[in-house]
Amino acid sequence: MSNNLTSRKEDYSKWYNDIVKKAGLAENSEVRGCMVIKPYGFALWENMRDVLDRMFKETGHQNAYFPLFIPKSFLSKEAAHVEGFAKECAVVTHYRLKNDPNGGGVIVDPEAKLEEELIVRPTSETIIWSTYKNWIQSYRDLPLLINQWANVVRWEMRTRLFLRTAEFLWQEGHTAHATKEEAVAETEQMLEVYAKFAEEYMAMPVIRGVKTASERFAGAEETYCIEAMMQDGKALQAGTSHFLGQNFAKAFDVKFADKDNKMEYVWATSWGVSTRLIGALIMAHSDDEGLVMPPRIAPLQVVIVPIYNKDAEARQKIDNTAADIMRALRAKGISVKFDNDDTTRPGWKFAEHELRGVPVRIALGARDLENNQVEVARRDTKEKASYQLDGLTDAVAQLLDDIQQNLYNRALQFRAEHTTKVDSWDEFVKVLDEKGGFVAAHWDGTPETEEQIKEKTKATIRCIPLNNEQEAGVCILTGKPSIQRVLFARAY
RNA sequence: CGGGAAGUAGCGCAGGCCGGUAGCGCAUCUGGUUUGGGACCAGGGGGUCGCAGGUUCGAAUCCUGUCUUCCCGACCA
Repeated sequence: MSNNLTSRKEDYSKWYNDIVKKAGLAENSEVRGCMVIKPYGFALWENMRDVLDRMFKETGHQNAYFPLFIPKSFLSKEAAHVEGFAKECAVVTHYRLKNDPNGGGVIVDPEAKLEEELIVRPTSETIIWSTYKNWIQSYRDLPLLINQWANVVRWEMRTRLFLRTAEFLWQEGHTAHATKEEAVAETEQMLEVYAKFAEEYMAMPVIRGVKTASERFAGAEETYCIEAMMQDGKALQAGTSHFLGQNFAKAFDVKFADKDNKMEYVWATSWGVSTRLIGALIMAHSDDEGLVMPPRIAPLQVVIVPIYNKDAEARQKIDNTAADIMRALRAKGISVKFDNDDTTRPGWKFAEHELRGVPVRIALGARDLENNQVEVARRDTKEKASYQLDGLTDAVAQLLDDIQQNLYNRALQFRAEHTTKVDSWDEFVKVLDEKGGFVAAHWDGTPETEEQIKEKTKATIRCIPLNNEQEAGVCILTGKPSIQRVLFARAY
């Protein structure tokens, strides 16, 4: 059996690219740095989106939509913010084309220059806060809890499908609060929503933490994050939630009258996850045979593959049984497809659905039906077993739960095995080079040391875990005193 | 944006030094036989060789430019 997939061991990057393309998730487009998300990949995104959207609404948020274009002057109102994004912005300078008088197709009409250039949003804080100014007058208007699903553009120099593309899809929540405490609570609540989504739906354990000052979002007071570990031992930031303090309120003059009729600046948060989660999902679970989808987020949970022979009567019986199974599974809310395409043979279908990561495969042929059973294969372990038709629906539902749990446990164990406490510089470098993963080490708390460690090892501080154990020690680089270990890793 | 590699049929590649009517495998189409881990036989179709210039009687091949992708650096969700 050969699926022409590069193995993880051989070349991890190539394996990742092969999976994305061959499983039909996405492909590179004609536009530099941009991808086409194909139907299977988009179905996955839709599932993620639907679950998250429900979670946002359960926590009191509403969706809205703000413009793709941001006047250039808006971006410069918050100093740290513009500093952070200026280097990767696409800029609209003209609004019209015309025929090239020299006959070379169309050219930008030099007469149609915009008075003020428009920035294609790299994130929407500025346009949103300039709007919120008009929406907020009194404490009665607070909290303002808005989310938007949108595309954003960051002109990246080096791109990788899903992990880093010039344009990507995401959601960005933007909230305004009367007090600092409330805004911090919102930031933490949304981080927990992300963590829950990653762990319970994507079966991907994450570390909840806060970023150091140098890794902080441009314009934030504090950036909270969830960090996941990929199978090559590299870390991946899977979601962020920012406490923005009053920075944007001050930059855009967003004040409210409190109960004592005093004018106060509002407190803000923003939080987002993107199609990058798809990259995380792939690298957390998939194997050399292809994708492995966690059942709770899989576009397709069960596929039924018929094994026909020449006997037309048996064929009819297979079709009938498959229809019965499908009806019963669907009644339980399980997505299922009967792959009765007559142009490919069973072996082809097995390999194809493994490549696409369908969690459960049910095969049925004449031989099974004689015994009132089907063959059930699970994608995570590749185990096959015969199941009685009687009680099959419940058994499959149970199996999907088992797979979900097994994927989580497997990833959790991998992370545990690849998290190392280190107390010396030599050991630090050695672990990073030979083992990878998270390295828990003491750091003196200064950006200078952090920067030096990054230069020497390419490892960054992924986060300071929430509720981190306080433990006196000395910095692995400088030997200065430290109060706690932080998590280092090489990262995507 | 610097250093390296590559772009030839839907996919994977050969041909290129040494210029002379574009080839292989898979896929696809037709017919038939098949179906429990990527079936077999026979016949057929499909390419302005990434794009634009140049050299030449003649360019996939030589030259120049340009675009895109991949790998390695600087930057980032």
